[in-house]
Amino acid sequence: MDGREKILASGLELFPAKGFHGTSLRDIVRLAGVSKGGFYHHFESKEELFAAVVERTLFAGNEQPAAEESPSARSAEKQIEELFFAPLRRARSYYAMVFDGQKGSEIVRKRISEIFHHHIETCSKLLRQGQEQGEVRDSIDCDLWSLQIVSTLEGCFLLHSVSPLENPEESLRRMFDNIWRVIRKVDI
Amino acid sequence: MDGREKILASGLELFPAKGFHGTSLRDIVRLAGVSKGGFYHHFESKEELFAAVVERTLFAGNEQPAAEESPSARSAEKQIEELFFAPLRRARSYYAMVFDGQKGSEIVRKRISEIFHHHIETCSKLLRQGQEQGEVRDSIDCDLWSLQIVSTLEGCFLLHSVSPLENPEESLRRMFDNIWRVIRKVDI
Amino acid sequence: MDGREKILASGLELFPAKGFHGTSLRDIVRLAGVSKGGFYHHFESKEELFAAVVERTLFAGNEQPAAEESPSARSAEKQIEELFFAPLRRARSYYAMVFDGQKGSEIVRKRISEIFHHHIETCSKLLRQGQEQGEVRDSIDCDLWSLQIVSTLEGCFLLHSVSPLENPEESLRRMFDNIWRVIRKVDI
Amino acid sequence: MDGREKILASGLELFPAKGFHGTSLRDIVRLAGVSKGGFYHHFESKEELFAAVVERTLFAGNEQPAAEESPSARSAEKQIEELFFAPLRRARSYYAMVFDGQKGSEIVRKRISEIFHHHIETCSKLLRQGQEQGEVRDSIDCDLWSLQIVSTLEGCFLLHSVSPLENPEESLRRMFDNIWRVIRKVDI
DNA sequence: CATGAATGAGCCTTCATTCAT
DNA sequence: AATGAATGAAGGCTCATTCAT
Repeated sequence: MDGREKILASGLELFPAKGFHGTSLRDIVRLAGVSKGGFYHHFESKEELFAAVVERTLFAGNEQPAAEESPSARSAEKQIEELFFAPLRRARSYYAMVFDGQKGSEIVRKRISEIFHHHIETCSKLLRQGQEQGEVRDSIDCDLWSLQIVSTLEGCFLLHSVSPLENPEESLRRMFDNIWRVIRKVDI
Repeated sequence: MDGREKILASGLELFPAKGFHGTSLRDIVRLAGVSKGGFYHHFESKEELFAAVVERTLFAGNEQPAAEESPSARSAEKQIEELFFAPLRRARSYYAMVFDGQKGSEIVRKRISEIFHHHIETCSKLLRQGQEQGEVRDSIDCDLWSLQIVSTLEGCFLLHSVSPLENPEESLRRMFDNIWRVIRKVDI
Repeated sequence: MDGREKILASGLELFPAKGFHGTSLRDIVRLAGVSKGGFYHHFESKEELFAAVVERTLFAGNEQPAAEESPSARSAEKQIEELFFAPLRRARSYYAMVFDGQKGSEIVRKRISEIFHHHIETCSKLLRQGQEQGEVRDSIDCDLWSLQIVSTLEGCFLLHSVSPLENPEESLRRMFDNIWRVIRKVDI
Repeated sequence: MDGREKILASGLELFPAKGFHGTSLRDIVRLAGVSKGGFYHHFESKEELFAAVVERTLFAGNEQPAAEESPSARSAEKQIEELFFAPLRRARSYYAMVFDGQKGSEIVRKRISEIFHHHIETCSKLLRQGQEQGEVRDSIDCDLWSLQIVSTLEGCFLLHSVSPLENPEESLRRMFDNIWRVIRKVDI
C-alpha cells in the first residue's frame, strides 16, 4: 500500500467517525504514517481527500450495475434492490461523514433524533386514527407506513437540499398521492 | 427585540446559509449587533444556539397537529399532509445547516449532487427496462417512481444514521415491497 | 450575615480551594447569593476581597499574643508554640490560596512535589552517610533532621521571596551552623 | 539556539518576573521571536512550558550530588550545603513564579509581607522576654533564632501544602523541640 | 442599595498550508 | 519523494468591571 492509498485509508476511517471538521490533517497523517509534506504531495487539499473518500464510500462495489447498458436478463426489481441494498452499510458512514453539524454535539444529535422520532410517532398515530375512522385500510402496518412516509419525505428534502429539484412541491405531492393510493381504504 | 432574540435571528440566518463551522461567533454577534460577552450572557455556547436554531427551524409553526389528541374531524391524509408539507421550506434550511461537510467545498457538494443524480437516473433507466420487459406497469411515471424509491431509501438511511432503527434491513425490505406491490405489472 | 459577610465567606471557601485566578467573580457572587453589582458595592475589586481573605486566614484568632505587651507569666516557649501551632490548619489554606501557579495544573503540582521529596530524601541519605563516617551523631533521626533542614531553607527562601531579607546568604549560613552545632558528632 | 531553546529562555525570564497568569503566550512568543504555532510545535501547552521552567529553575546545576551513590570523601555538611546553597538565587525565581497570587497585586503582596514580618518580630520579642525571665539562653541571637523558627515553620507548612506530610503536627512539634533543646537555658 | 445585561480586550489553542532542507 | 518546523489568522470563550434601571 503506497502513500496515497494509506492516506485514503485513513480518511475512510476518520471522516466517517469524526466528520470533516472533526478530523484534522494531523490525525490523518499520523494514522497514515506519512508526513504533512507527504500528504500535500498526494492531495491538493484536505477537501480533495474528503471528496475522494465520499466517492469511495458511496460507490465502492456498485459501479457495475450502472455501467450495464444492454437490457439485462435479471429483473429490474432485483437490480434496483442490488443497487440500493448494497450501500446500506456504507450509507451510515456516508451520512456520519457529511452530517457534520451534530458531531461532538450530543445536545444537537439528541435533539434531531427526538424530532425525527416525534415525526414518525405523530404520523403513526394519525394513521391509526384514520383506521378507526374508516379512512385508512385496516390491513396496513401503521408503524411501517409511518416510517415509509417520513423516510420518503426526509429523503426528498435531502435530495432537494443537495441539488434542487425542479419542482419539489409537485414531486412531493405526487409521491404522497402514490402512497395514499395504496393505503386509502376505498380505492379509486 | 431583545438581545437573545436578535442572536437567535442571526443564527437562523447564518447557520442555514453557511453551516455550523462556516459561521463564526464573530459573524453572529456582528449581525446581531451584540458583543461577544453579550452572546455568552444569553447562550452557554455556540452549540446551544445551534440547537436552538435547529429546534426553531424544524418545529416552528407545526406543534399544533401533534398536540391534537381527540379524534379529529379532518382526515388523516389532510393532517399528515399538513404535518409534513409545512416544513418543506424550512427543511432545506435544516439540511443546509446540518450538512456541514459540503459547506465551502464546491468540489464535495457537486460530487454528492452528481452521485444522487446518478442514483436516480440509474433507477429510472432500470424501471424503463422493466417496462420494456413486461415486469413493470406501463402506466407508471418512471422518473417519479425513481425519485420515490431513492427518496425512501435515502430518507431511511438518514433516519437510521441519526438514531439507529431496530432492524433497518428488514424495514427497508418491507418498504421496498410496498413499492413493488404497486408498480409490478402483475398484481398479487 | 449581611452582604459583605456572605461575600467574605465565599472568598474564604473558594480562594483556598481554587486559587485567585481559578476563582471567578461569577463563582463568588453565585456562592454568596449576591449580584455582581452587589459585590462592587462592598468591595472595590476582586483583589481587595482576596486581600481581606488572606488577612482573615492568617490572623483570625491569634492577634492576642501579639497584642500582649507586658512580660507574661507564661513561658516564651509556650507562647511561641501557640503563636505558630494555631495557624497550622489555616496555613494550608493560605498556601493553597497563594500558590496559584500549580492550581489546575496537575503536571506542575506533581513535579514540584517530586522535587521537594527528592530534596528531603537526598538530604536524609547524606546524613546517614555522615553517621557511617562518624561525622554525624548516631542518636539523631535522619529523616526528621532532613525535614528540618529542608523546611528551614524552603521557609527562608519563601520569606526572602516575599519580602527580601537584608543578607539572606549570611542568615542562611548562620541557621545552617545552628543546626550543625547540634547534629555534628564532635561538639566544639 | 533553536526554537525550543529560545522559548525556554523566554519562559525562564518571564515566568519568574510576572508569574504564570501574568505571562501571556503573546509575551512569550514575542520575546522568543517565534510564532504561536511555533510554540505549540515545541510545547503541548503553556503549562508544559511552565513545568519545564520550574524544572530548570530548581534543578539546573545540582543533579550531581544526588547522583553520587558511593560514600564520598567530602563531609555530609559540605555536600548538604552545596545541595541547598546553590539554589538560593534560583529559589527567589522559583517562588516568584509559583506565588502567583501576589503578582500584579501590590495590596496583597504588601499585606503578606507585613504578616511575615509581624510573625518574625513577635517571635523575636518573645525570645527576648524569655531571656529576661531566664528561660532562654542569653547567648543566642534572638533575631536570628526568630528567623530560624519562622523559617522552619513556614517551610514545613509549605512542604505540607504541596504534598501532605504523614503527621505534620508531630513533625512540627519534634522540630520545635530540637530548636528548644538548643536555646533553652537549662539543658535537660 | 441592588440588579444583571452588556462590554470588548484578551485568553489559550488549533488549523491547513508552505517551504527550506 | 519526503520531511517537519514554522506560520499567523482565526477560532470559541472568559473575564473583571460598568451602568442604566
